[in-house]
Amino acid sequence: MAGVSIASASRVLNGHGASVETERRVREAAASVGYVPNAVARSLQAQRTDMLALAVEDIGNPVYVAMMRAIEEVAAGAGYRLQVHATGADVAGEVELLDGLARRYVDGLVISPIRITDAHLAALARVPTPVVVVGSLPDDMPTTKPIDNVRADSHTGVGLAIDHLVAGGRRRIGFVNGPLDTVPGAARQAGYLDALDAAGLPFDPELVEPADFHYAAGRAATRRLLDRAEPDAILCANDLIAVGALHALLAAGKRVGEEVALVGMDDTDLAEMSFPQLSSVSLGSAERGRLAAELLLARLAEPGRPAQRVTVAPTLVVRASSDTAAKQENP
Amino acid sequence: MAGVSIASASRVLNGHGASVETERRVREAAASVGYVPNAVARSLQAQRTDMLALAVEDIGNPVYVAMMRAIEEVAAGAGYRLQVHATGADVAGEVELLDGLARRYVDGLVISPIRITDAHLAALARVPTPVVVVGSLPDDMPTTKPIDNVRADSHTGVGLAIDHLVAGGRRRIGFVNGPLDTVPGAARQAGYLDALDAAGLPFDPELVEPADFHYAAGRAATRRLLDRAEPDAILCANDLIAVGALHALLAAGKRVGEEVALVGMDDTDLAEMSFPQLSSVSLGSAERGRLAAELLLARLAEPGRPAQRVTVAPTLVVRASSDTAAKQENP
DNA sequence: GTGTGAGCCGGAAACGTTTACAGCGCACTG
DNA sequence: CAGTGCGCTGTAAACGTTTCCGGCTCACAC
Repeated sequence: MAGVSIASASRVLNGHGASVETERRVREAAASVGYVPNAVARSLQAQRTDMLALAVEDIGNPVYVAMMRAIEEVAAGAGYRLQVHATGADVAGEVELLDGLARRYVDGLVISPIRITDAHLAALARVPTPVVVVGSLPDDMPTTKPIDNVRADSHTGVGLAIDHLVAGGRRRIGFVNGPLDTVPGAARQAGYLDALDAAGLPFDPELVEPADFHYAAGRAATRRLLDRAEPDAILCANDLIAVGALHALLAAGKRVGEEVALVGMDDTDLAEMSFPQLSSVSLGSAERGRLAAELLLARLAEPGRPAQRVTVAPTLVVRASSDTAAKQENP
Repeated sequence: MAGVSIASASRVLNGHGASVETERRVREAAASVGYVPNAVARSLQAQRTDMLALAVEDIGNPVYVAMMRAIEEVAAGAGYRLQVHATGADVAGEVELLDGLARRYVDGLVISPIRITDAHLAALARVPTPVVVVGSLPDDMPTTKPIDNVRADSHTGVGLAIDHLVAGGRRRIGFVNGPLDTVPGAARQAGYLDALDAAGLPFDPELVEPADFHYAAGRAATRRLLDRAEPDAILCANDLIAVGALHALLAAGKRVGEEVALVGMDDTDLAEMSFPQLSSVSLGSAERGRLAAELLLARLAEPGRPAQRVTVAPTLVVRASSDTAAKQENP
């Protein structure tokens, strides 16, 4: 240290007012010795870490990648760093993570659990740090602790897809869903049933086949579906499943987009990159990430604000895999 | 606090030996008041944060996603958390990040810069924290500061692809590369030239077309290539470009795998999911991530160890887009 | 000449831990 | 019974900052 108190040094380094002479001496000393302030000590004193966390099942899933990218962008823009956790959809692990927030190593968390259990709700109720949940929280959340919530609207999204297919003349619409005990799986199943009903189509259990939310499972499930039924369209609960379905259909010699229309969900990069290009219902993953991050920052800025619940509207992106108009023009 | 000194409390909570009576009282008090140790204070005292960082150009790029996933896995397994940074390939930003490590908010960094400049090397030389670089560091690194380095072998990888294509009877092998001023772009260009040479094929500048490492650029570049030449095979510098090329080829009415063979690089999930499935040279992105994380942990454990340089061997994964045997069997 | 306020400064406390050190009691040994 | 050593405990320092508070100097106004 060269000639001045610690307090003064701190003041000039944070621009809190010092005489020009003091400022010069501190800056010179700092530069000569290569001083860099210690972030951990600063965090301890400031009671904030300038870090956010994201917890999702699989940080390699395109949906979560899109979400993560959006979150990282708004976090970095606001001077926060982002920490990622792959939970593997393990409930105990997710609860442990939530309880771990009490250690205060991050300022806030965005979590997108694929299942939301009572254990999750209990952990959320006692969490000392802002958390925003991406995915549907029950309506009767205890209002004591405000938990912000951003949702996709799978139900409406499935409706968009079914309406589009029906408008294209499709009547036997298959559905390859993810596990029914997951939040998105359950919502999409309900959406499928309701949309069929609204369109006046009968529900045929032969036409629905469960899978996991992955490529291989989607491919296998579609193969099973084709073995026992003749759908003229297939809706898939996500794009990975849809690409699997695409392969199964092509392998079975089906002309996709003509004989069988195909629609995925999430509108990931995959949809544009597959061939034929895949129609897909965008549930706004990037948008949800962006909103989640913004809600988190807003709560950090104003802890007392009322809990927000925002849901992003789905949109249908029509491409060749279900583009009936193109089919009619170019048979 | 219930009846015992802070030191004793710390000791029982860390299992450092205390009488059963003290232990009972501390645990009871902790449970009753819901005590959770503060990670920041612990970090300040321990001089470690139990956190690693990963910095890549774009955390959405499938190559980096695979890398990140592997790193997160080994980090989490060793009790470390992972922080991610999207650098946008901005040199100033990357240097700033490196210099920021002096703030000690992470214990170590894995960085994969797409270009490695003198500014990078200078920053690496003064960095106070372990860093492992994924990508090729120059051979004459100053040995004072040991920087671990894991590399792909693009040069050999390109050779594998060319040899495979030549073995399949291809003679006019196009090449859609990424920017030549990037580390991978330069290496792949050199590999292409050397492999042609080794195979006794002439170099025809008409057959090579630069692009960016992305889908749309790959598609556009391939279109340009097809407009002026008639390749019987195309090698692409990564899978995103290759999928773009695939679309351009299909749109031009080419039978991919027969008329024109197509090979990508990186062997991302995309390769398996495109149709026809894409042959691709695996450069081991997940493996490189895993190794990088392990090197980092090893250096954290033993800071003085000599700098390691490991390179992972490429492998060629042949699929339908270049499977000449299949073509000959099923003309 | 005295009082007042502004500007700057240093001392010290605080953030929440871990750990070196010394002291204490006790059992065991010779 | 004295000596030795062990197991446990509390005190206090340390990690590296920021900030509160009181004191000093100085200019200015009355």
